[in-house]
Amino acid sequence: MDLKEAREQFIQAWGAFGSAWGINRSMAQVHALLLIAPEPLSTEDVMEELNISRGNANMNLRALIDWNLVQKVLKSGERREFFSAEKDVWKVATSITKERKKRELEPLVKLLDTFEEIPGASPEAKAFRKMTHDLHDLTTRLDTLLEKSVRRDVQWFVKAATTLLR
Amino acid sequence: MDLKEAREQFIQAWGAFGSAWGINRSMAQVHALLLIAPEPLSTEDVMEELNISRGNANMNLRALIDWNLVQKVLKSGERREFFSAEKDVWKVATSITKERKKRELEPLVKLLDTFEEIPGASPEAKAFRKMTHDLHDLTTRLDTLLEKSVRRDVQWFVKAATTLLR
DNA sequence: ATAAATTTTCAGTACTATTTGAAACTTTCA
DNA sequence: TGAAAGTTTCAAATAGTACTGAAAATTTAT
Repeated sequence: MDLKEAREQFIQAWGAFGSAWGINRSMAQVHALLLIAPEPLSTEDVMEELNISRGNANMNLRALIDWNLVQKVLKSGERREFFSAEKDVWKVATSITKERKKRELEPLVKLLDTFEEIPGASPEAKAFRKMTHDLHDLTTRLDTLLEKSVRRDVQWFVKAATTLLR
Repeated sequence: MDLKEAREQFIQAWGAFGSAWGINRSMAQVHALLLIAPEPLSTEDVMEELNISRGNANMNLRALIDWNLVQKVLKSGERREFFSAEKDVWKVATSITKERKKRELEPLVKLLDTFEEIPGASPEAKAFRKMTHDLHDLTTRLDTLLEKSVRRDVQWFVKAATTLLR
């Protein structure tokens, strides 16, 4: 396999991986392209490499900046903006974890919390309270765990936990 | 908020949560319904409660069985099949982790592995090798971590890790 | 201030994923 | 064995999501 083909495959795979985890394919592909780019790329570069429209490129670059996965880079003498991805994979993991925790986990924990005092003595009510309570407990623990591992740095955490489980 | 409303909200929320993480909405909703059901439900029950077609109900019940999240239950004197969800949330977490690891993480690790020996001395080749290598390392560690925590039981793991990070 | 370069927005279009519903198939029982 | 009850399949329809492209807005340079 040559470099060109490998790059292509990587971009496709990262896109598929992203979309299996609820991240839109183009956003993941733009991210992949920037991850393996030795130098910052312009919007035009992204459009050409991925064959996507200006609107799409722009939207996804902004989204990646929102997620703290990509930064704008100014080149002196250039008017255009260039974009560069964070290359430290542990920082990448931290950013993604942080964002998804905030977007999806926290709202769920909050909702489950409101279910704690649903009244009723029927089997339905009992089963509902038990399940939502247990899920609240699980998601809260997970939330705490992620919060701590994000703070302490994922790299250290994964190493420590892997050791713990040896 | 009364029970009926709360149940409805929970089913919707679990559906939304699932689809944000790449699990189809109906599958997650069927799962939610079974999670809070005090007794096993028939396909008809699921169809009525969620207002979905027979085909859809059948397909998603089978998918949930595939994921080890739901089991068929036979009721004596009944010809129909009934379905019951695993109620232990830690086992639920374990099943989901296992399945997603197998479906998405393992193939990615495998692909990244094939990139290890891409040739070339250009900045592009160097950047590509560096990034795919680092990702291979990260995903392998994650894979190992999940494998171990699945084996050892997620509950114990989360408690231990949370303590470790106190 | 003007105009060129660049970025952003968004209505319409294209694409993908999900769902339906009816036919085919299977199982059970009289 | 026949037929009723129940389950599964899958082509077509629908719904949901993402993308395009051109216009509007913004920025920069003279």
